Amino acid sequence: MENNSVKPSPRSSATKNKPPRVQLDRNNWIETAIDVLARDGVAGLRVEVLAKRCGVTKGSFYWHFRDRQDLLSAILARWQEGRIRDIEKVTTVTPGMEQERLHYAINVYGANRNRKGMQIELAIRDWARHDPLAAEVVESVDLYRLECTRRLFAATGMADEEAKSRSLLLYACVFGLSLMHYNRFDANPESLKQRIASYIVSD
Amino acid sequence: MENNSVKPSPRSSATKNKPPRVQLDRNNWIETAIDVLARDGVAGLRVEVLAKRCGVTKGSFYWHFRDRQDLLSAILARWQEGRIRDIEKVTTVTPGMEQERLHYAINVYGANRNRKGMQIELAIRDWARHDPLAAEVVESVDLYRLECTRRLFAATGMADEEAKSRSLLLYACVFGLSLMHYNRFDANPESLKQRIASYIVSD
DNA sequence: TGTTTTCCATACGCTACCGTATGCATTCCA
DNA sequence: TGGAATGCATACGGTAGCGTATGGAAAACA
Repeated sequence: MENNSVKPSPRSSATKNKPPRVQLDRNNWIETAIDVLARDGVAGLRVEVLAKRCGVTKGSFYWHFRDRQDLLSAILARWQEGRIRDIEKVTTVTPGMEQERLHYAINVYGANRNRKGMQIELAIRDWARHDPLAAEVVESVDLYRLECTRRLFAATGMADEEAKSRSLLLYACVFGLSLMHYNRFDANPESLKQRIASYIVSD
Repeated sequence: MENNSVKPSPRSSATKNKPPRVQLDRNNWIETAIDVLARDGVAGLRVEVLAKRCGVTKGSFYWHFRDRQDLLSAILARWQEGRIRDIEKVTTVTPGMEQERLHYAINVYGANRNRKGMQIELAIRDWARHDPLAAEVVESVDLYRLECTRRLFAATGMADEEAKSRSLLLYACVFGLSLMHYNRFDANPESLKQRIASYIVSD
């Protein structure tokens, strides 16, 4: 648009005397890509769109990645690691505090401050409906999470089958709620969510 | 490709002596489009792809529809009507059978024979994450469904707040389960689902 | 039977992408 | 300090998709 052909300074960085020379690496690309994924889904993850958002051209992209699929695979791998580290942290608990921990886990997913995380989650799950690799990653994350919360339920003295079904109920409900538009169903949606959490944890 | 310029017979229809002359109308287009939507999501809903699947060219499409958005709006309208008629049928019940009806509703969504319906549901919900019109339709369907099952819960003698929260729990869980990949979590996933249904209906 | 309407094919211009090739500037390093 | 490696820009060919324009065949109608 307003490109004077004198080529003044690439990736104009507000401040003037600092020649930015930011030098993107794979990490920067992946993080920006996950941002775009959260907002526009995997269909919106276009190489040239991403490049513009990074302030460079796709020449840079193809330096760091073999092709678009290379980026997509990297995104999945990073998400998988992150979710597994996260669920381990959330479900690690001192004995006796299992129910509180379960409530905490439920609230974390539903919290507004975690909105972006849920957007990523939904985008990847939709992605998994068409892509075998994404499906595989989602399945492994699901199994890991289900097992972690199953242990929490079991630690509260629940029979194994009940612990399993409640663990599944927990995640189904958390993801399902984030798919629905129920703000006008009740004057106080938060109170509904708290009730639901109680049904799930069974207290 | 193998198009002899003699223009032998449009929309070759296996049988020879029947000049097909099928004459597509808006309805045919919409139904085919919903098929594609279920399989490939709204991103896969391309005019020329659809035309090929209908055995015509896009010249026909732009006869029946103003543009692509015209088709998309028609799909949403049809889905909305269908879901509202459906939920009314499912939740109409003779007094005293409310719990059975709730179990039936849960099982209908999870049933394998309804797989396509759930694929459409998920595709439209993902669509709604980026499109205001789709979001509006999903919200109205959600509110209608939530109210219908709320009435069922209330008819079993439940307090109003509990009926509301269980109604929300029901749908969240149904949609959430269809998002997850838990077949390898337990040797008998069906049994898990039945347990979960019991938690929801509270019997 | 001639005319109008309906429904579709074909051809076109345009944009958004992907991936490659190549060149240029900066940085690293001997 | 000069040459190699790094990181990116630019230009190019190719595909897919949208929407338009136009023509033509079949059907409906008069």
